[in-house]
Amino acid sequence: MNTASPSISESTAPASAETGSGGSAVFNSTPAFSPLYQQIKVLILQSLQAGEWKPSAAIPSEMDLAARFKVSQGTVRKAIDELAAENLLVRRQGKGTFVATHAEQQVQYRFLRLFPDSGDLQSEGPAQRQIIDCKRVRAPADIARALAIRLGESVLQVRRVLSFAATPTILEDLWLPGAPFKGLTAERLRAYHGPMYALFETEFGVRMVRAEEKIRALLPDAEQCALLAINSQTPLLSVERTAFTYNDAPMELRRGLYRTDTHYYRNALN
Amino acid sequence: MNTASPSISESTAPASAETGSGGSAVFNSTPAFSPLYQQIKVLILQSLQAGEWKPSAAIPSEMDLAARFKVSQGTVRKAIDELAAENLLVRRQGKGTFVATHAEQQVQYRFLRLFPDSGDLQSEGPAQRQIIDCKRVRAPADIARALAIRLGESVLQVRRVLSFAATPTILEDLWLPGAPFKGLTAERLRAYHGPMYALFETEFGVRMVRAEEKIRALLPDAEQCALLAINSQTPLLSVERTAFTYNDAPMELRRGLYRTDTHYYRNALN
DNA sequence: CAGTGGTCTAGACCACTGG
DNA sequence: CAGTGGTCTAGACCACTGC
Repeated sequence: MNTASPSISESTAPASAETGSGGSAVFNSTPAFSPLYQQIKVLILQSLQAGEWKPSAAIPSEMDLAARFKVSQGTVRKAIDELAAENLLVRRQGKGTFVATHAEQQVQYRFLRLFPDSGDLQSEGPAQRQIIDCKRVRAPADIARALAIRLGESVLQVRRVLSFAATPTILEDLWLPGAPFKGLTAERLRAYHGPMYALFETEFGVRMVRAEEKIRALLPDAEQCALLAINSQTPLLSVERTAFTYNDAPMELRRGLYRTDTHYYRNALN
Repeated sequence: MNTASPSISESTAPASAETGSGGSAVFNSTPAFSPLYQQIKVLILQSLQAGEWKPSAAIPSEMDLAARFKVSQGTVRKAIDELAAENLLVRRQGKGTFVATHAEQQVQYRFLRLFPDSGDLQSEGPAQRQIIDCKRVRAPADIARALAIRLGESVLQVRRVLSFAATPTILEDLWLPGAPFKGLTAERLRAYHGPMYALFETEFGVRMVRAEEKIRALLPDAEQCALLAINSQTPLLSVERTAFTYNDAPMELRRGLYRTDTHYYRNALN
């Protein structure tokens, strides 16, 4: 089952490893050349996606993977390097390479860019979470588009408030596709202690890999004022986040309102 | 002038290249181990900082650098890889490796994260720039701290408005340390066509390498309303940026106010 | 001490660019 | 065609972790 295509398949040698070095037969001609390590990267990605290695577990050693894919250690190394750079894997010298996870992370919220003005991250302690609501609804047009599902399909809608130092600071509405998150309830959200994305991993097997945010300034309406205990003249940061799993599949739309009189949104430009 | 220190110095061999591979004598014991490629990286960084290679110019080939530093091509390769990942260098296969620059860049403004709601980047055309003011002042406390200079030192203060599709959208105040930017005037700013950071490179030899932004929402005061032609009930994004040259030296503080009714601030989380 | 990731080398060959 | 970056290999050794 080995075609003339440039792709390699697991437990299939690159057809030639003859005399010395550089003899890999994987090279293909002009159109759509893809280096070996990229193909390895895809294979590892598929194993991750298929759940062959669970979050926080170790993947096989570089030597093992090299043997499995019939390539040199350096080649799998380069593949792993890129996956580590994308925060899908975590390397730990002397121990192994591990599947990244939103739990057991140094920073509690990997995607949250809001920091207290008093640079002291820990002084205000962990966020207090309050689930306001969690219900099933039919996806309106904008939600359906963002989640790449059909209009009217069932989605979960969650509303919650995050407080820092007993001050309501973030009001979030978030939408999740119904199918992958079947069984998610307000009770389970309240019962879980830790980042919501960690719950998604352990309970629903959905790993959020990257996200995009669109940020605006706006004035809150009456309901938002009440939930955040502010007046209508307090401008807020509107943060619309789309979070993606593997394969750039959108799995969450989140609309957050952030108070920025005691906190600020931090961004690094490179 | 070669000490027992682990650092290598230009045109000084690593003391041993004896029999085969791995014989580099650069390895040092327990405290503060620094791999060879990191040391090479620092050397290249110093050459960049010293202006040995100008922005947009090619640096020596990997083979040349390997010979110069007396290491293998793979080692300088890894050093260059990291510098390219940090956007200090740009690799172009078949041509060479070039010093990154803010001019001649695909996106006009590398650090500007504001995009039109109608995803069409080019439909609104290039920004119209209007220099409102450019004057020397004595640094107040907050500016001095941000620029790591002494209180009361001379700084340049610039105010400008950026308009998209004839709509004033961004009001910016920016502060630059007086010494490196001696001779910068409103006239020179108006005369230059292209990103301001490109002018800084060509005219003052100051390359902005990275930046940090603190984002908040606020309501404009009367003066800001007038300059942006908005009313006082239009909430704005407040974007405070500190831009850094090499060595993490801060070289600019910029306070921007962005209209977000027709544009949004985009951020990617990884 | 064995096992893992991390560094370094030397050499071969491929893909791309420009004269 | 020569020169540049890009890929791949094989092998050696170093640094770190945990038993």
